[in-house]
Amino acid sequence: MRLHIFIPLDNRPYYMVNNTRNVHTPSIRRLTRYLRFLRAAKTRGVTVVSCSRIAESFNLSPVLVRRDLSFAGVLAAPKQGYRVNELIEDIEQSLGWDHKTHALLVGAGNLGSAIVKYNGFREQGLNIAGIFDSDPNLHGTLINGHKVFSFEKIVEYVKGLKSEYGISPDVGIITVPADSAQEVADKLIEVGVRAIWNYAPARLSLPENIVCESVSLCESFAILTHQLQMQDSGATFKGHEFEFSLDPNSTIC
Amino acid sequence: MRLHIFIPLDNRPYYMVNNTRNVHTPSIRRLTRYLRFLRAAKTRGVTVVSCSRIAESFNLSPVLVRRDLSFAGVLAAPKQGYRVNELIEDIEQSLGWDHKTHALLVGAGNLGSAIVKYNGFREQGLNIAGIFDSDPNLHGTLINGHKVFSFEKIVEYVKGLKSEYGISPDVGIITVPADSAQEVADKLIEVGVRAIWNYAPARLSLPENIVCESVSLCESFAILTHQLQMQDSGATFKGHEFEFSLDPNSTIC
DNA sequence: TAGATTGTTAATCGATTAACAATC
DNA sequence: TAGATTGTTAATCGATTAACAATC
Repeated sequence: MRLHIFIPLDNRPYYMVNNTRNVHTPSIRRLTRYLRFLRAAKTRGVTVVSCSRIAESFNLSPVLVRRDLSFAGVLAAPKQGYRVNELIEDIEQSLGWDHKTHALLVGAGNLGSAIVKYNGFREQGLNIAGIFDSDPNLHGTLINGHKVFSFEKIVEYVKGLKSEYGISPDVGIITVPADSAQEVADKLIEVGVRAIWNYAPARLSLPENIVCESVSLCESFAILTHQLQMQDSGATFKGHEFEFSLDPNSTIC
Repeated sequence: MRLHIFIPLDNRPYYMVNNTRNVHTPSIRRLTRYLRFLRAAKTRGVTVVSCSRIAESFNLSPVLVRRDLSFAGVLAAPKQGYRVNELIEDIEQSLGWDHKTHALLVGAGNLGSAIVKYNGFREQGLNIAGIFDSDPNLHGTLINGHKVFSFEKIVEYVKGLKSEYGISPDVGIITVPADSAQEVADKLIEVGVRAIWNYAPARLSLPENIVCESVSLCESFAILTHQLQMQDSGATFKGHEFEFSLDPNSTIC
């Protein structure tokens, strides 16, 4: 069934937000954590769980968990808690983890190898459909059972994938150095991926319709060092009282 | 000079926020990108740059860039743009990248190796002061010139670091599987690190005073697949008009 | 002075929390 | 019914943007 509905955006009812699955990023991040928790609970034989229990184990407010779950499309839950099995399925579905996601990985260095070897991704539906590198020394070597191919042959390889297996990869994973990232991205889009998962510390210019998610380890490192910096500096926070050092040349007083 | 100042938090003046360096996370992430841009500009011989120029290259609003820079403590900039050299130094300082950060890395697999080998981190001040793994086959092997040691010998190793080189590592990097992450974290805290950089998909319980920054590749993957999901689903957004598919069993109408 | 720029306050937008109604 | 729970609206908190003043 397919509907066209016209609603004033500013006064959109709650369930509509649900139905359009307009989930925001912080919610998605948390949903993956709930999923991990729920899968562990399932193996322990737990069949029903309350949002307070989930919230507790992540130091979150129960309301936030409820909201996240409702964003994920978990409606009509019984009033004595959520059923673990259903919840797992609903979250998986809302994340797009209920079906295979075929990906091409370019850059067979340590980072690329780590991604290929990590079983966690496979459990979330990631299928590495091809690995490529420009280094001839790597061509033909195996990573977790997958052969590494020449990056130059990617077009032809993907044609083969489509004709022989009916697979057209949706995701391109970039684990090459920053200076070749754009070039790789362009080629990946050329062979038809709709999304780029970028591990290179580079800003990519991509067509509007291409989804891009970047993992920036440097940004993460910055958050870490900045927090250490905060601890080191005299700046302390006690109620309303500040204690801090001033540069002697400072004009602020 | 060291001051104690008492200010009502709700009505804190702008420059005070500056001085306490209470920078928020999104700002820090962006500052690393500005830094990359500025370093590249510097090598091209650019000496002065306006915030609009920076903003433009990242598709951000110039005001946001100005605010970020002001958070980073860049005050008293001339009115014809920021001086590139000063700006780089100020950002590096505000991120804590103006001095060495000594780290112990536990888990010498592909991910750990990728971190050790990536020169980008070294440029931001990261010094790998020791690599450890529980796998005896790895003991004594070299990663980028660093020897891998037995995890069991970490206490003794760190003692040696302190006595011989006067180095006490502040950061512990965890690149082990999820099920041993907590154990590794406990040991790292025991040997005196003040911050944990966690790459394992596990929630760690840590003392309050320990800084923790987690890199969750699964969360990133979820954001990617969810966005693909959004594209796939019939849900489209045209002005105020929705088009979406309804489950035939749905009670919503 | 005009133009280009920075810096600050106020307004908006987005995400989380508080309060409470509804249900089993 | 009382207790435990979910689901929703309103309020708060945080981050970004708009508007504008100030400066070279």
